[in-house]
Amino acid sequence: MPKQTFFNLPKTKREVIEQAALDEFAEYGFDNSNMNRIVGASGISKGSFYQYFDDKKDLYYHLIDTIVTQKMKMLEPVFNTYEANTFSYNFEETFRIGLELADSKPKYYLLGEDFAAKQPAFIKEFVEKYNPLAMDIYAKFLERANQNGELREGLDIGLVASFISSLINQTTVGLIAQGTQPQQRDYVIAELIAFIERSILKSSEVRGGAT
Amino acid sequence: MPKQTFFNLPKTKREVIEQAALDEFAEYGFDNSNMNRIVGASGISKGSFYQYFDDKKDLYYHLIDTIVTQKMKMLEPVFNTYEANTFSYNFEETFRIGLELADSKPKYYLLGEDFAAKQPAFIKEFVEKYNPLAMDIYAKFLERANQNGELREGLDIGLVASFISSLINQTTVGLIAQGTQPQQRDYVIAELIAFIERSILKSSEVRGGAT
DNA sequence: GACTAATATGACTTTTAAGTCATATGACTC
DNA sequence: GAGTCATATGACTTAAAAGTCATATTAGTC
Repeated sequence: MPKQTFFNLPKTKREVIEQAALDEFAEYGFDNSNMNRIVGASGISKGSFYQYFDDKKDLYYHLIDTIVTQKMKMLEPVFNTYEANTFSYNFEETFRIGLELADSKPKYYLLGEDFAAKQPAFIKEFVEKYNPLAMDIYAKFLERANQNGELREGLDIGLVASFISSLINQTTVGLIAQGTQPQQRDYVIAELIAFIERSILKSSEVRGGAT
Repeated sequence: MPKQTFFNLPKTKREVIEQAALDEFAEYGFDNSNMNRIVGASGISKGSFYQYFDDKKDLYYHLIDTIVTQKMKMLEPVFNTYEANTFSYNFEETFRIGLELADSKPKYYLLGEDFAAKQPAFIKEFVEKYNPLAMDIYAKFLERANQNGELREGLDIGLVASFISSLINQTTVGLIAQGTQPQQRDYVIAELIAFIERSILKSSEVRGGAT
């Protein structure tokens, strides 16, 4: 956690620092990031930085925390009403919101990638803090859909949730990394949803698409 | 590429060094690996090491190369006969062989993960060297299946191949990381295959499973 | 405008680890 | 066994970058 001095700073100054850090971590990842570049880009001195944060890790965590919190907030409306909606709707909304964020703040996404890759090394606490919500949400969507009779019989919901989660993660990475254009992106999303729906929905529930 | 001196070494000595390096990179990743530990564990001196390899990166690349080459070799039989087989067979074989390798040499897999995560930073050449084979193989399987009339109409083969590739990668990671038992593993594989088949095969081609 | 507390500064210290090199040892030939 | 070449050694050099600290500046209060 940043020190009080950081929060005493004018908002704009805080944002300049956060932006510089985000640029650095998104480009180089934690291991290859450089504090001199960060303070340089922030227009503050090294000494000042260490009055705001304990160390480099503290800054990194602070950014991750900001990002995750923001994403969770954006997803809240979907999470709060999922029981009243179909799987397809919930799924598409969740996916789109994630993409939207990644889109408006591509560096958030890159940092998230770096973070995910580094997890085994020094994290865990974060996973424990946030994962229950994130990873299980598809399982919840599926459970509900199952109760509503949307799904085929005999599906292993937990497994299917993990398959879907993989698909979303990787597809999102692909779309962001390649800077896919909106039109093409909509097509990819539609195809992915169709791919999943054909596999898990009762035939009667599947919308148009490949036969 | 290692220097000639490395290849002049007795095979066992080479293997000790490779094993020490594999242990180190698999545990710490490239960025946090330490040459002193590697030479220590190898029982050679620092100076000797730099007679065998240009630098740390050279060693890392050498290991990656070994792993990829070995995997390609194991997959060759499937690749060479895929045209005569169904998609499901090709897919399952490829998946199983990958798992088998990851299973017999879990550290290969960890190193591969590290490598994959680091790609954007300093690689590319490797991707260009190996990816055409690896990534496109599912597309090839699918093309063939399509010609044979196994697939639903209207599928976007390229996209579907990328979906499948995501599923395999992530599922493999999951199975290895969690040390899933063989029986449970077979179940996961079967469910994944069923998941994919329901989505892409003509109804008449789908084997048993969820309805 | 003197006093105090909070914040800012950047040269400096410290740590870590990659990579070097002068020297030593062994192995092979005549 | 002298001469030569290949290989081995580890103390040392070098570089990079995180984090510190004595000093300076600013802001607020009387």
